[in-house]
Amino acid sequence: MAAHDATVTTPTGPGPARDFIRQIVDEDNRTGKWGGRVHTRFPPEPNGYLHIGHAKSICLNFGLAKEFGGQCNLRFDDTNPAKEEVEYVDAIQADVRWLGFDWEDRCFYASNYFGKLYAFAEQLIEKGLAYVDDQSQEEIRANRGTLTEPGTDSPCRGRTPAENLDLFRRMRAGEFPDGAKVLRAKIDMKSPNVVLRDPVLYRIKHVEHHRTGDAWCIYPMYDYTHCISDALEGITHSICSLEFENNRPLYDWVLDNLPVPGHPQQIEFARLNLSYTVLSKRKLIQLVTEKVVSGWDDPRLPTLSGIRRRGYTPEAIRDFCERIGISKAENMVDMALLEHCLREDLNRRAKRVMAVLRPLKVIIENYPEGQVEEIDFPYHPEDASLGSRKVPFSRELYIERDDFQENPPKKWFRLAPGAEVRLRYAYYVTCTGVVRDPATGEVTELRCTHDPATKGGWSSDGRKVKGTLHWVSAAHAKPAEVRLYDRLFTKENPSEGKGDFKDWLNPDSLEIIPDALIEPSLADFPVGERVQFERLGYFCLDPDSTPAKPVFNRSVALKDSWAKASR
RNA sequence: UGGGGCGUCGCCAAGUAGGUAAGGCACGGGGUUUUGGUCCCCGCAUUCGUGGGUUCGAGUCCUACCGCCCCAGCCA
Repeated sequence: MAAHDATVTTPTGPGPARDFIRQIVDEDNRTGKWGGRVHTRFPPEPNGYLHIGHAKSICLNFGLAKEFGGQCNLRFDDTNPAKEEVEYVDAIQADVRWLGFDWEDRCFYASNYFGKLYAFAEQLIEKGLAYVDDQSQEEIRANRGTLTEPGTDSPCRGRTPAENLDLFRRMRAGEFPDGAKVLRAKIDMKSPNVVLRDPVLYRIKHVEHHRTGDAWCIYPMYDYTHCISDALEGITHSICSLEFENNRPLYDWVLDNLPVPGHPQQIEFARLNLSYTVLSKRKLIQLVTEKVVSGWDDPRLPTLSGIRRRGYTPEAIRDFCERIGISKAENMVDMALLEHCLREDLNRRAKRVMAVLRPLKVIIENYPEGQVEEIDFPYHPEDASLGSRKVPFSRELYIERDDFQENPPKKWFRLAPGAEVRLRYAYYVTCTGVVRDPATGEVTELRCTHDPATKGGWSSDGRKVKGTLHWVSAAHAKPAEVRLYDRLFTKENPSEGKGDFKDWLNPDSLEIIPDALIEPSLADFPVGERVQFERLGYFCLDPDSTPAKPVFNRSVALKDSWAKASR
């Protein structure tokens, strides 16, 4: 090992990983390329809601700026009015804020640059680097050539700057219908890179823009707009996804040929793929408009609004984005990692409460009728600062139906005929009998006895009990609706292979339990509060909740080693 | 058959003047535990897409293959 490694942190050392982008920034700072400046931007098109894949980009761009003492802009790439809506810009802003990032006073819109963009286009024309083409869309496509054959020049390619200027001004003035003409960059119709075969810069669209109204009837294309917007904002590192690698030469061409105030470096990284879901705007939009899900914030969706409603925390998502890393390799991240990040965060902060999803009645035969004990329950076993509350205990209780088995398998810790278990923080109880439905033979009720000497859940004689069950008092429990979510798709990558991705939708992705029972203290929790139903999972009080009918979304189940062992 | 990228453990991902494969998730085993949760130990790539070559030594250099992704929107 070289001696100069002394100050370098170890691979396991603190701080964010040195992914290749951070290394580029390090190098730029070392060489003084930007004078120490680091300025990034998150540039969504407002044509849909943000999802967990965007979170990766947001964390990267805003995180990078923060780490290097720089800034990150929010910029709406709103150059295609046909697809964009204000509803989306509002939702995007709310989601970025919720994730925990702040663009301060730097929320920009590409549409704010329409005037400058237009002036730059005239300059390109004057320099003989752009021309107006009369060809139809089909002709342009045909003349572009193929991946292996060069394209052929447009008959309009030889027009003089004066002609082009006149035509372009008339395009802008609204003299031509949609599709009649376009402005094209004059680069190289024979380029092996298809992107450089005289790309379209402006198209005519007599469409109202959500911000500029009907001020324009020509709109600039992404390739022309994005690089200039970056330059105008003083961006240093323009980070985008892999599919734009082919566009980078065009990004550079535009900036090289215009008197812009700088030349940002475009850097591409691999976008996120998550198993058992889809992260393509096109597909998400389809699920929403075809009502496969209830809306953009359906808790099964990987949208930020969806997982927020599901009970995911911004902290967990940011942690996830750090853990997956940044690279240029195509990837498919295991959903289990996202769930792990959530559990880790929630385990630390969620109050533990009791709820019974599928009730089975238990009568404590030797417990006095009419007696009620208020048992003090801590809200967290390892963090007393979360406080405690009183939970009523009485002769008639409900336990989880799954916690009783009449003919238990080996290593069964829970209740069974003759078995003794602990009711959490209450008493040891022993099952002494079962009551059945005479018609179906189904067990409808359990008879138990409790050991009064085990109050609080401890036995003084040192006898141990294998299982600890959660419970609610029948007379005091309140009703609640519980929604259990599972993966949206049954296939790891529903987008792969032939066939429609919707063929892989999981029919059991949502299970509603309309009549679960919750301990009384839970009725006072605020919407959005995240709790752990002991032994069942983490839950979040849904916005649909009313005091009369609380609705809980299960954020994620607890790890279940019994389920694993019994497999 | 053109051009641009990428290939390190089941899934992510470190590795960068060539020096003898980090870490996380998942998984398996053990301990603690009033959640079969948490927590704590321990295990988990003789090998870096493949074949050659250079070298005392190669994931890192050379070379030839193979595989996967992206590009022919007046979408972004």
